Order: sequence, then structure tokens, then C-alpha cells
Amino acid sequence: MLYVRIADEHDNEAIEIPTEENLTIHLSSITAQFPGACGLKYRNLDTQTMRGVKLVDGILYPPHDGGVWKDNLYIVVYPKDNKRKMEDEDSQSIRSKRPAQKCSDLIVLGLPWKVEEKDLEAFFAPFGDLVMTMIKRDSTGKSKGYGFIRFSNHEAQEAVIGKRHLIEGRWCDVKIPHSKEQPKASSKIFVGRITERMTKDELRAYFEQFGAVDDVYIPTPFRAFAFVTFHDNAVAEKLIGEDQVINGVSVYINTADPKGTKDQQTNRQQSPQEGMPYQHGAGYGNRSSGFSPDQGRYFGGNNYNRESSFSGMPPQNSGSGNFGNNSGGFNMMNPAVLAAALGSWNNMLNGMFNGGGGGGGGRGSGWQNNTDMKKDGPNWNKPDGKWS
DNA sequence: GTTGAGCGTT
Repeated sequence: MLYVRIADEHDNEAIEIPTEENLTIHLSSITAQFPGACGLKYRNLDTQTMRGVKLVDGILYPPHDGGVWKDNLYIVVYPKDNKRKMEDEDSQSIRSKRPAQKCSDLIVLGLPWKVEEKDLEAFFAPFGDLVMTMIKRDSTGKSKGYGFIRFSNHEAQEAVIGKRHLIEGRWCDVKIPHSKEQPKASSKIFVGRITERMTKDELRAYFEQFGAVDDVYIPTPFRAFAFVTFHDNAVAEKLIGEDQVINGVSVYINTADPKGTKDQQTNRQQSPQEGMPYQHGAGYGNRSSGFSPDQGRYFGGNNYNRESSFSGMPPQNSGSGNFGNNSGGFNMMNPAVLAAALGSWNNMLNGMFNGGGGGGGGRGSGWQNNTDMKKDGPNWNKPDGKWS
């Protein structure tokens, strides 16, 4: 047995690695010292070029006549992707040609049965270059209600992903297949603490500094909040969680979707009694559905003001008169709880009015034309594209 | 003729 001097390309100190009895070297002996290595090379002193060392089935064979290792310095070879040289080339030439991030197929869930490939294409083409649309069908050719799309540019993918899209009358989720991420409600943000003299145009002008604004909605009568819908939900996301100052007034920004924050997501399965029901708001699940237009009268309509609305609330656990069926523990009459609730005032309003009972959406039928309102969640985002 | 959470005949 003898030792062979081996180093990597980066002028680090050489390491002597033992050969096997038959003077071969197991690749594993190399990778033990040089993780990721895939071979050896050495400089042929006659030609001054590098030579590879024969490698078969993980065994490196002595390269010189007579089956010996000479006293060369052997250099570790790494897979191309690990080589710095290649990485540099990547960043300079390849990356400039290729999109920064690759596109992947996107699954579109919840499609109406009648939607076909051409419809998908027509719907998503405005976002960017589509390279594929596909509807999944059963053996009889009927749609299974979902399909796949793929863009060629990553920007388009980002623009549609994690959003809901109203396709032929149904809200459809677009996600990376198998991703756990729940689609964000929309690119809509909740703007709390606005003053009565702020106008739609003013808000639009302010928020357009962050990105294109599709819509601004201010409820009437005045309820101290607004919704701003951006064209790009990434813009909306960036704004979440940070107050803004508009004309000297500090306004509160939150997602228009109570499901939107991580905190709320992790608590979703919790019962309100265990968690913090008013934090979760009435905005999703059965709470949202439970907030019927009838219940909305406590907040909506001309009688609206905070004090009377709260005092007008039915006592807790009064069944159908409460905030939906999950808010039993929320005692609105308790000053301490009320104070806590006021701290989450915007969240609460958010949940209640964002497409919920207070809004009174234009479509008489419920969520996605379903008559079955037991379907949770989406009620907060029923078709409401025309907020004004 | 119905349906509505899911994950693609490779």
C-alpha cells in the first residue's frame, strides 16, 4: 500500500490518501476527504494538459504504465455543477439567457365542468406566454374539474400563482402541484383607520406608488376601512403588516383575507375557545358563512356606529344570532374582551365585511353558484370584483 | 342527466 497526494483545485493543502492492496483507490476514499468529488485528474507533464484517471464502478485505477501512481499531485474532480468555474459561467452567460427561476406546471383547481383547454388558454394568456394547458378528464371525456397550465416566463407564473381566479363563474385556485400553500385570497389588502375625508382617488394615488392598483373600495356609509386591490398580489403581500401614513394619518394594513397571516394559518384548526376567536375573526370557515346578511344588520345599514353596534349584539351563545357558529366564547359585553376586540377591530371588520354579509355582493347565489353554503372558507372571497 | 375535494394513464 502506498499513499497518493491529492488536492482540490483551490490550492488547499494536499492530503495523502491510501490505495487499496491492488493499488487502486476507491472513490469513497476520495469523497471522505473531498465531499462531492466524482473523480481524479492530474497534469501530464509531457503535454502539460490535464488527464483524467480511469474510474470504473467507483474504483480509480493507477494511470501510469505498469499500474502505478507516480508522485504527481492528483486533483479532485467535482461534478460540473459544483465547480466554481461553471458557477461563474452560469451567472454571466447562462443566467442572462435563462429566466432567473424556472417555471413549473401549475394546477388549476375548481374549474367548472364545462371549461376546456381553449378556455383555460383564453383565461391565462393575458398573464403571459402559455406553453401548455390541459384539462384532466375521466374515461368518458368529462372534465374532472382541474387542469394544468404552464407559462414560459416566471413573471407570469408568479402573477397567477397563489391567487384565485374567477373562471367561468367559479373561483379557481392556482398552485404549484402538491404544494401545501393555501392560495392567498387575492391581491386585496385591508386598510384600516382611514378617515372619512380620504377619497378613493386619494387612496389609489397613495398606493399606486407600490404597484398598479386595480380597485379601491370604500364602504358607504363610512366604516373607517377600505380595500385596495393591487394588480400583483406580491405588491399586496409586501405591504401586509406595516402601517402606512397617508396625509399624516396612520392607517393599518392587513390582508383582506383573515387566512392570510401565518399566525392565523397555524391556528386554523384550533377551536375558537382554545385560541383567540376575535383574532381569527369571522372571516373564514363556518364563521364567515354563519355571518348571514341578517346578522349583518348589527353592523351594516344606516344604524352603524361602533357603540350601538356592539351593544346591539346578541348575548353570547345565543345560537344563530351570534357571530356564526364558532364564536361562542366571544363575549362582546365584557369590557376587557371588548378592549381586546377593539385591538383587533380591523381584523374583525375585515372578516365580517370582506365579501361577507355586510358587503351584500351582487350575485344572489352564494359562493360559486353553489346552493350548499356549508362549503367553508371561500365565502369571504365570493365574486366581488366590482367593489364599487 | 348527477358532483366540487383533490394532484397529472408518462
